[in-house]
Amino acid sequence: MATPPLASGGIDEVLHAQLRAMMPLTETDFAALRAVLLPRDLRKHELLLREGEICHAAAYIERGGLRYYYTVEGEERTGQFFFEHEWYADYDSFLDQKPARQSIEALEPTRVWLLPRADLYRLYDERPVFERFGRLMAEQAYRGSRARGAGLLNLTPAERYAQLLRDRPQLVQRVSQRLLASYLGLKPESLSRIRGRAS
Amino acid sequence: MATPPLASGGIDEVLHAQLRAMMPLTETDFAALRAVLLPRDLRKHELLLREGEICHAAAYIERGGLRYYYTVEGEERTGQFFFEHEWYADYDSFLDQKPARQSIEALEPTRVWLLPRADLYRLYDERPVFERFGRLMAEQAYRGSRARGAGLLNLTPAERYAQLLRDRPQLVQRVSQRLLASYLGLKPESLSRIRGRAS
DNA sequence: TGCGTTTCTTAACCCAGGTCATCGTTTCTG
DNA sequence: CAGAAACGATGACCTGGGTTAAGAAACGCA
Repeated sequence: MATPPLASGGIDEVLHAQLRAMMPLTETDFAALRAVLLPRDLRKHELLLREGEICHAAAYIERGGLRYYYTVEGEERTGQFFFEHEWYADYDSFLDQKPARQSIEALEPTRVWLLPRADLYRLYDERPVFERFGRLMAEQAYRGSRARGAGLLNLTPAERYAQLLRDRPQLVQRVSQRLLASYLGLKPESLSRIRGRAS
Repeated sequence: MATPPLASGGIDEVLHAQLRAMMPLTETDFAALRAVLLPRDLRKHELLLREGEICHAAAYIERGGLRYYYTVEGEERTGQFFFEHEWYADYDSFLDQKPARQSIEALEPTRVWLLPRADLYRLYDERPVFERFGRLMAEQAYRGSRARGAGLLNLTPAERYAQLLRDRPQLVQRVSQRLLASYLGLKPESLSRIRGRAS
């Protein structure tokens, strides 16, 4: 199955460059990955994964954005946002194949390429270079979780918002304040007040 | 080097049973691990690792307890507590061999067995069964980080204290309220008030 | 295009945790 | 054993986010 049309259309260059920066990757390695990627288009607000389902695939975002969220006492809490050229999977569910505790939603019209878990594990066996890919994904998940926890414990809401403005200004532009507030652990009214105070 | 006296004195049975529950372990596998463990006794408040140093070993706690903490604006924040029969390492520093951002302190007179990183990595190569040990340690670190972050974001201080009382009552007995407060993200006065309200 | 919903802002009030200070009690330490 | 230091409880006051409510602006869908 040489160069199927599946993974064509623009992701090749960026994804290829990203992977080569992570690990030594031959053309045939990359072709083997491309051959198992499945495209999926999501409308705004469409779910890629629903709480309770099992996460069977990791997703590479070609364009658009995702967020994952869960519900506490009837109220949505946003855990993280992801945008084009990033990978995302519900790692807890993906690793252990247990029901997800959170849902993944498209923030806007979004195209992702799905990497099925079964194919990834086969790549681990057939092409050891992908072992490093898996390890780096795991380490990334750990570091992300740590950074998020540290921010929540050590910073005030106003400081968290200031940090977000500094570190991810494009994010603040791109998503609604309601979602930003739920990401920062605040009510929308409080975020509005903090924004007012800051200026 | 058959059955050196290093790892004698009581840790054998418990540690052996724990490891056998995690993975298929032969007697010689276990002997290979015992052979590289180094004992270390800590006085109360003595540091096993100081912020800025590099973490070269994981520690198995035979008796006593540890906490790790870091300093924000001159004020200590306790990240986690660990007690006898648990493993601990500053995973961020241990994995990447970069300076630790936190210190590890003995809560009370404590004896640990150090597993040097170099020996662990040699065990990975020589005895593949220890690969699983390493992976489970990493997954444990990830889950711990996730659980901690979720509690901090989703629960009020009073709820966090109630959860701690329910899930780790022995911890509340064993460490001072000053340390409990710094673990819960509170001032000691506030914890004292929460305790007052709860009764 | 127009109506209805959602989003964002503002205001008033409430309340829990932070701050500062005091005071017994316990625990180190010489 | 005695003085000092740390600890824990409590009170007064302050601050900032939660709650509720209302109105204006933006958006979505027919």
